[in-house]
Amino acid sequence: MNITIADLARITGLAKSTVSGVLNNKAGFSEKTRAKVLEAAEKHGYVPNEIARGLTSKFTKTIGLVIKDITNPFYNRITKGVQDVANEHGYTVFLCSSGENHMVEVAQMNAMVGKRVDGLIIAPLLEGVTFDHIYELKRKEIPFATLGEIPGLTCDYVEFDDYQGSVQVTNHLIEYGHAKIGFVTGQRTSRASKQRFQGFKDTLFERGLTLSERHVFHEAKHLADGVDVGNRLIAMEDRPTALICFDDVIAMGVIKAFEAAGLSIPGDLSLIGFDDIELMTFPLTSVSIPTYEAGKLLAKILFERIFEENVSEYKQITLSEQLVVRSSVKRM
Amino acid sequence: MNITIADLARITGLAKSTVSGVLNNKAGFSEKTRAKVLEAAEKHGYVPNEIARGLTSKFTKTIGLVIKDITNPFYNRITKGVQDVANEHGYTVFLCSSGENHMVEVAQMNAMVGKRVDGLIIAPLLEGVTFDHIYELKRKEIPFATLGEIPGLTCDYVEFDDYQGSVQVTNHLIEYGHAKIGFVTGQRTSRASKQRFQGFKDTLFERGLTLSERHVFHEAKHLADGVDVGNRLIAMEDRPTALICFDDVIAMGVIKAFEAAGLSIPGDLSLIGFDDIELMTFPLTSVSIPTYEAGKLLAKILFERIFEENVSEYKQITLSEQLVVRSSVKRM
DNA sequence: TTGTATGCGTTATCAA
DNA sequence: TTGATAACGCATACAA
Repeated sequence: MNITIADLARITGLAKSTVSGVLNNKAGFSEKTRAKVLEAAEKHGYVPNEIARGLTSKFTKTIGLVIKDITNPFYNRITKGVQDVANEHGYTVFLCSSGENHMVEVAQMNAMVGKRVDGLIIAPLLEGVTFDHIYELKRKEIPFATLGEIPGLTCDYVEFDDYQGSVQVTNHLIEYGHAKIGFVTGQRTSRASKQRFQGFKDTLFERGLTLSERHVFHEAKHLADGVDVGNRLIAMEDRPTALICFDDVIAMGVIKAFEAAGLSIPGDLSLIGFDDIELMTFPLTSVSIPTYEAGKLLAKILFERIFEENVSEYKQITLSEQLVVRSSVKRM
Repeated sequence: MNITIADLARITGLAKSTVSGVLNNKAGFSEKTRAKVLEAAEKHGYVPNEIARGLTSKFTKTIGLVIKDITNPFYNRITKGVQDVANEHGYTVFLCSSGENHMVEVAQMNAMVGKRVDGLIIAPLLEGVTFDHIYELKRKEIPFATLGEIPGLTCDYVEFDDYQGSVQVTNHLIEYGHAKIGFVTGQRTSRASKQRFQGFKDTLFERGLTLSERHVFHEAKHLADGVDVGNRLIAMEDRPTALICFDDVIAMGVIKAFEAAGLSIPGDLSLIGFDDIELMTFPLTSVSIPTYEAGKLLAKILFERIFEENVSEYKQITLSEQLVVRSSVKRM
């Protein structure tokens, strides 16, 4: 297996503490000793056991990141932001994907706590679930930051203004002359979905428009659900003139269905998504969300809390979303 | 901070070993003691310190995964495959993205070794680099599996038949009547890119076709590079009739450039990519690569080696790639 | 059925 | 300048 400090001590004929001291660049060792230790370490490929080190030093140089779905570009970008900041600090990231399952989220969070990560970043399910596992985190004084506000808890978090993003989108459609607008919601446990839907309904109401329940499609999870929605729309007699999708991935599914059926967007349906993902050739009007920045921000806030002993104010940051107009919406 | 077994022993008035025994479900404790321990553990939110446990038990229940780029769907799928299998075994995954930088790859691999992961899965740079860090892994008898064969090393690996995939693609274009075919290579350190390019050139030669150096574009990394290639093609007088891109992301860039210029694919250029990514609305002919299966396979092979004491044969698996014909190639 | 002692690999404290 | 020893939190072997 791996060579240890004790092995090195035996090899060099020095004491463990001496070897340790040299390896950690402490002052007060002769050049001769220093060289002897370094040479032996190099020769035998010594790699310090971080896990034993973590036992004493109180820092494991590891943070945990719990997201919902690693294959979604949204969480991809957040992950990259977190990773980049973590690497700057010489930290490694435990990545877990909950698959939008509360039980899994709790289990994975506990696994990270068991591994004594120095801190945690969590993108938790936010609707229709309990938050005991997160309250517990605060009780244990484990540094953490969340994507989205946790009800009943004062903690560091970063959130997106999904309500406002949705209001922009809806107004945009109305200004383009749309009156019959449909909506595809995301997971029931997603607050983003809830707020986008609410912003949509509120704006319709303010503008004096009505929403037909038949034009609302619920709980789309994957691209395939988007395809399904698209096909149902194609078969529908009283089709809406425009559709807002919970995210770009769902919108992609709708696009695929329409293209397969030989229909056109925006000719036969105007379409808007959320996330403004880069991997999109279709000129989809969408809402840009600063996911990468959010990831970096979450990590920065977390590291501040890990390193600063003084319990400063909790950071609670709302990032705005920005409508990006392309050509998937027709003027009526 | 976190509560320990010693704390629990003090609270219950029992010995550490008793508490430990009950917590680990060992037989031979009275119901009364058992209940007392469990209750106290529950009440104080005891989570075993896996890192201390790992010091004795020789298993950290952690594996490391080093990939090249987390935002690329290719590595996304591999990561998901690895994660799924790891979770089945109750393992957590350290995820590192090397950003296609050899120094970073070495550093991150060493960090994982330092954290004493039970095993490693690596998607290393395979061309124009040294493999000392991987040889070292074998010398230390740390279980690992790689994506792609490591020169000069007998180890577990899974690879894709990129050469054959490229031959399929090239033949497809030739059968559709294309004679002037361009190619966009990926990173210089990518063996997949090298083999795809080689398969392409060999097939051209066999079919008696020639390759113009002006139609080869080198080292495309991101979507933006694809856009760049697209724009250069648009400005080119003697444009190839077809273009093979290292991967779908690059192809997306080319598509974006052509659409922005009001040109059509396949009208003005036939296009083929690799990876067959799901998040694609454009009907791009591409090569399907079983990335998710490869991730699962790599993890399965790794766990076999972690758990089996007997040094069995090394597994060396080549997965084939499959051309998926859509409508981005014009019949000439 | 429960308690004591020891070791895992490292760092820190103190003594030599 | 170097060495011996304790401590971190847990598991295990052994003793009571």
